[in-house]
Amino acid sequence: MTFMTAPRTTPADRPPLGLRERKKIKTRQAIRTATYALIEEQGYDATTIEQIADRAEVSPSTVFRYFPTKEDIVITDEWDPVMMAELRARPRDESWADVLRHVMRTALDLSLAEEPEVTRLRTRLGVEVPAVRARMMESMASTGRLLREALAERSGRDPGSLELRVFAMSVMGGLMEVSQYWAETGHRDDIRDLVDRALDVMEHGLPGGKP
Amino acid sequence: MTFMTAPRTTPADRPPLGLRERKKIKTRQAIRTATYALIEEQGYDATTIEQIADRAEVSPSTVFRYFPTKEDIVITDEWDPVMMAELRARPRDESWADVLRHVMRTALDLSLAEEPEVTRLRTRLGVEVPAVRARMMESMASTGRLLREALAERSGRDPGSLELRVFAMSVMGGLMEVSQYWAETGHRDDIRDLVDRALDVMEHGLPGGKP
DNA sequence: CCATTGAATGAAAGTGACTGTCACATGGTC
DNA sequence: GACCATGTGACAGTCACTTTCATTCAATGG
Repeated sequence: MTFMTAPRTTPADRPPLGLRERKKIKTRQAIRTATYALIEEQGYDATTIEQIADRAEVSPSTVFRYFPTKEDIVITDEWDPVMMAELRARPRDESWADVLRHVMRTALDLSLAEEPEVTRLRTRLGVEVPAVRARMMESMASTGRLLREALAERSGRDPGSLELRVFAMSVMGGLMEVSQYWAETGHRDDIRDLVDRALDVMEHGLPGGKP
Repeated sequence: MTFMTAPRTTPADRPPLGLRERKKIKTRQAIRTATYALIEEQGYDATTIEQIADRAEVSPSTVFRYFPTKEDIVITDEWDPVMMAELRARPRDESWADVLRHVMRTALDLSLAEEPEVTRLRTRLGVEVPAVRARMMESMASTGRLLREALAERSGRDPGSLELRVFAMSVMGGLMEVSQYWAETGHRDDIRDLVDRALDVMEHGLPGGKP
């Protein structure tokens, strides 16, 4: 889910990171922080890679070593593995809509708790900047592929079947629209409620009547 | 629907076009033809605007006057108005799935009859070239906006409501996946059958069981 | 503690999409 | 045929992104 923020807390397990690794993490974070700040100050288009590099105190080449495109600096997310784990952990007899409800709620709670402003900035840029929106949709498509793998596992279906693929992408399309709606309405609503309502629509159809 | 081809036949009504207008149409077509040919020969990335301009015998600036981006040369479509008209013409008591089935079938029949190779090339590029896919999704989103307007008219619903927006984008996401699937499987299937199956999934859920 | 090695960085030059400006030419109109 | 509006080409510029290569510095083995 491209509009959520990456977790900042490192799981305390795993061998302690070497100096090299720690530096990389700091650089990565410096680039993102610089980018967010500059965008708040000047807007997305007016912010160049060179400015970002200057403020993050790295060279432009380094920026591109960390992020393949300018849009990626804004939207990169490391949530997919978390969500996939959550997805697999849900009981097998739960309906797909309830599964997604839980997974999305967990992810959103974390994201909003960690960096609420960044989460909002991202969705806003998704509305305002076509290139960012495009990159978000790409990311949505790849999350869709993960989703269909998980759903295939759960249901024993063929993950490559048209039916499952359509289903997964259709769900992702609906969720993408939630993000757009949330930002367009000035983040007034609780996005978790919006997600619930969206999943209701996708599960039961539009409320009140078929045609 | 971004993966269809634009109609070449001009409706015989309307006042006869002046020389200027006719030239514009010819230039536009020359640019697109040159682009398709070059892409077939060399691939998308290897094809530059300068080459396209050369082959179409116009200047690079002119290419950009006709198409805002390189991707647009490939995917530009003039189908939305046609589809909207068709959409509004369908009887009011028809289910939305049947409406879309008819509209999509009409559009696909026309598109495949007019320029079958171009239709296939487009969808293939949608799979192979991320930038093209991104532009297709953008176009899909704007078709989604039109779709929700039409659905709102038909049902008397608020076109701005979250529910309708989610519904429309969810449908578009599913249809986008059909295009991807069709191209990824080498255009072996009849795309109209694929659309039917996709609409079945979106109307009734995945076949055989809920969870 | 030092030497070696491999990864990460920076500097620099290049490519190509896209923008903006301006002079020129060409179709439409009287 | 003269006037006007619109479309076009030439040109210069910006910026994202790539590639190459020399340098630096953390990691590792002795």
